[in-house]
Amino acid sequence: MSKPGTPGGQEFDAQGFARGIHELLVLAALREGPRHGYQIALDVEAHSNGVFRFRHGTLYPILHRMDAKGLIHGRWSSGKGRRKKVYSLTDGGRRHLSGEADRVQDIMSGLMRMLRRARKVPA
Amino acid sequence: MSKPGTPGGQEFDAQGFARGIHELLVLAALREGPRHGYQIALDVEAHSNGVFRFRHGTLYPILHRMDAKGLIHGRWSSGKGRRKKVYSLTDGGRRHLSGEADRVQDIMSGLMRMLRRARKVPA
DNA sequence: CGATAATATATCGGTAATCGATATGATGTT
DNA sequence: AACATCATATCGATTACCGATATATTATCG
Repeated sequence: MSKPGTPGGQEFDAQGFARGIHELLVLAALREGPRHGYQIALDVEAHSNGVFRFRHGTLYPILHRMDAKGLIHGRWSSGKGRRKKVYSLTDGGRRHLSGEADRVQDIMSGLMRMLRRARKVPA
Repeated sequence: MSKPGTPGGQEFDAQGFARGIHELLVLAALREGPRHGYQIALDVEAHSNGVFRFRHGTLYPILHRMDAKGLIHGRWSSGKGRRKKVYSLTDGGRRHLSGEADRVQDIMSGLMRMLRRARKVPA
């Protein structure tokens, strides 16, 4: 259904896509400055008008994964107050963000093109 | 992180999202007329410029699932030639398509709003 | 006419990630 | 003092995509 050497470039990988969106949301939130996990969840929920929402059983493993991948870097805040792990964007994360944002944009236009014909036409 | 009774409406369920896209692609393809599975895969790939692509280990289980859910209906073509199972949209499938297309559109705008600030600015 | 490629469907095991539940503890509020 | 909220962490169940594999039929080409 497609040779291995397809040049394509912007393919859709269903498995990686939801994961990709989550990581993108984290990166987009951190782009505005360092934040700790709980705050990231609040920011994402607020900025997306409640469309995107992190369950904490999902959030923290994602942050650990992204830290291990070098996309973000977490440090325990040394100050007083509640213990928080503050994450910042790494250079790799910044690069990843701008590249993936374009990629997702392309994939979305592809999806929209297919759905446009199918959209409910207002009477 | 959010009360159970949140009215929200258009929430993002990461688990169901990739699945939702696959089903949407099938429905969108069938909207143009009845087709058998293999043809659906070719259509989707062509209409999306190769962005979306069904692996056959993915395609057929999805078709079975959607048939069981009553979104599409498959019949073995009685004519000669290769044995094909031809699928058509059910009324439920048609309803699901127009509803979900709107929903996905909303979710996408939410995502785009968050990414817009993060997009690579052309030098 | 014999070999091969493309068409067409089906299923299974491995893998990976979300999700809900559960745990822990500090801080602020009444 | 009691309670809600903030804040992080982990585990088991579930789900479903994906590659590999199997089976058959039809078209193509030498």
